[in-house]
Amino acid sequence: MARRRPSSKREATSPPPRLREVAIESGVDISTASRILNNDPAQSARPETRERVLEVARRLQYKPNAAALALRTTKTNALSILIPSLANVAYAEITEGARLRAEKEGYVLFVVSGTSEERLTTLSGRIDGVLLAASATDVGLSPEVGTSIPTLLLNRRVEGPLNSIIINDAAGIDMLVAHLAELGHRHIGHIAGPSNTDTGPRRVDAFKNGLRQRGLPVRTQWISAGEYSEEGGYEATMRVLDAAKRPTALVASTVTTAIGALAALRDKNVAVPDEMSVATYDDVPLASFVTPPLTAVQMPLREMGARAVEMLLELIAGREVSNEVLDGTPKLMKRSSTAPPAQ
Amino acid sequence: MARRRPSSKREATSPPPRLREVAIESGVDISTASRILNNDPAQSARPETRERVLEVARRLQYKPNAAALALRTTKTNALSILIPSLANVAYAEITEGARLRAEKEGYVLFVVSGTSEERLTTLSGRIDGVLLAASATDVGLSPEVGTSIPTLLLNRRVEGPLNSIIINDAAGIDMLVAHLAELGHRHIGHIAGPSNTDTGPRRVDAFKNGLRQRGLPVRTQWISAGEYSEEGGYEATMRVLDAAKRPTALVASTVTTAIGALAALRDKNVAVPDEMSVATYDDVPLASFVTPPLTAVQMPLREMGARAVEMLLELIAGREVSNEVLDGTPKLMKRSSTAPPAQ
DNA sequence: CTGTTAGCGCTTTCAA
DNA sequence: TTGAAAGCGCTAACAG
Repeated sequence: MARRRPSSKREATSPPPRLREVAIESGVDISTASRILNNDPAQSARPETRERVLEVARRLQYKPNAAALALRTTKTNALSILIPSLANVAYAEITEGARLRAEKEGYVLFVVSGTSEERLTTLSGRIDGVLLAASATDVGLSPEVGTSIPTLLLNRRVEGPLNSIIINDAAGIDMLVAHLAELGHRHIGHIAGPSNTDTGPRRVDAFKNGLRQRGLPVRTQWISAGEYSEEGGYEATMRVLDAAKRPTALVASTVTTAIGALAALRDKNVAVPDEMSVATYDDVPLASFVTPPLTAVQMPLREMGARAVEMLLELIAGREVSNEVLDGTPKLMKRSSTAPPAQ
Repeated sequence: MARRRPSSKREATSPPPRLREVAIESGVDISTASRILNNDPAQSARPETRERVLEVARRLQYKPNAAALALRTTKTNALSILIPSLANVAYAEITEGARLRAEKEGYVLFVVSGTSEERLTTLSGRIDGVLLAASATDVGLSPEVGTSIPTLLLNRRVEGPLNSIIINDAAGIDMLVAHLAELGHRHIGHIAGPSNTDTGPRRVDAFKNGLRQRGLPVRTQWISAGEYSEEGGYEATMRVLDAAKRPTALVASTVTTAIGALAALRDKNVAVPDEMSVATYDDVPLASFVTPPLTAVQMPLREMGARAVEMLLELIAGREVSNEVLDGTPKLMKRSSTAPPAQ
């Protein structure tokens, strides 16, 4: 149903209607119009006055001026989420969950990439609160962070007063290890994220625990960290493959690193899953389309986004929140990148 | 260099300093302080007064209140880019280019996903201009779009008064066709984007032209459209493979669809590149890590983002701009997904 | 039930 | 070189 705009020249940007216009046009005072439009519960207006104002506002397409509103009420009805890079698909999911929740509450969600925390200061006055998504932990949060604006750390914990929400990475990683162990693997390696992230070491710990709990050997040579990128995964995997003895299975900390791992295995002529199984944390559509399709755990990313917004809104309302570890159960998607080890 | 915040409770959000505080503290009038802080060229201040004000402002960490500024000046120093989905990596690049340019000009760039144009109205008063990235062309832009706020269409053209910037898709597609033709392919198919996008049909046209110019046959059965997703690419490719006669090479309209194509070829036991070459429009790191690594054209995505911001700024300044087709030369990345056709 | 008034924090004439 | 005053568009006491 291709609707076409008329190709006639659109009239020059005309100034949007002000509340004052609406008031005059309806023959009431501006304050009355304001009350009616805002459904002020404390006051009542005569139905007919009410109708008239509402009608005029609709006809004029009145929209309150955001700047004036913000100045007057010190509320912007906007939130923002700071993420290190838009290229990270996991954040796309988280953000989508957050956006939906925010909109339901009448907020716009602005995503800002590049996460240098200086950006935070430029945000002040434009938004009511900010979700600070994980970035390098060795950068440090300046003490001002969270001072000027309600802030919630996302996917990252830091000692101090800042509240946070993280996902239960351990559950996901453990599910992966369990799956591989069940298949009969006893020699499992881990392609980890960088040690200067919050998630990287957390997943490493979970991985080690998973092994120990099942009486499997923990070999540091089989745990190799790299950037959260294909390249990072590739290099980390290469290092594992150079070990004197190779594991028979790998747990990747991210789909991106898993794809790097697959490339490394291909270059080293190691067949997946015949000679090496690969399972990955996080599931995105891409995971099921690479060759071989990747066994993955699907984490409740959207839920995390949604929950983060809820918590942030609490913070904005001045209420206390406690740090949360989101505990939706991960879902294991078994695909052909994992199989029993070769004899 | 792990800086640690003291774990002491951070003092309760204290109200940020106002201009008035700065003025009082420096013993000048608020208007004087304003002029000095803004470097008002029309006025001169005594160096010592100047110093004093500047020093106090620094010490107090004075930041003008964004809402007040916006109300007073009707400028927000914020731009926004509306994109259909954050999961699209191409937009990550475009956005990065735009962000850098915007910041250089003193603007914040907010990305907003979900592109229903209604969102535009909620943006008014919060930003000075908006980059409207491609979405389905059959949705139609309501006549109000661009009326209340300077707007530039990105990667999409539409008849009417709205300005636009697009990339020279044709050049990229043609480069791909040229490469395949050079390898000796005479039977080339195209995994296209949806027909209700601006880019989809544009690339199809470029593809057909490329074939014709080289005297190669254009077979509609070999041109198959699907969503811009792995799944879409997969299905479209399946349709081509069901044709009575198969091509020997495929041009994919996007890395995502190319990956879907690779999966389809694998499932149909068609070896790449031995039995089928695959080349794709757009290059992202992922392209070189899949198996086999994808031959791709790298388009000047960041440049497009940057240029788009420049144009938008012109629009905001009230100047006219003409529609642009960004013409940075694409770069062909030859990788192992393409090879001469089998005899 | 509705109007008057003050003021959010800032810039910008206009005077001094 | 600086201060006084007005006002951006809106909401929220406070009167009436």
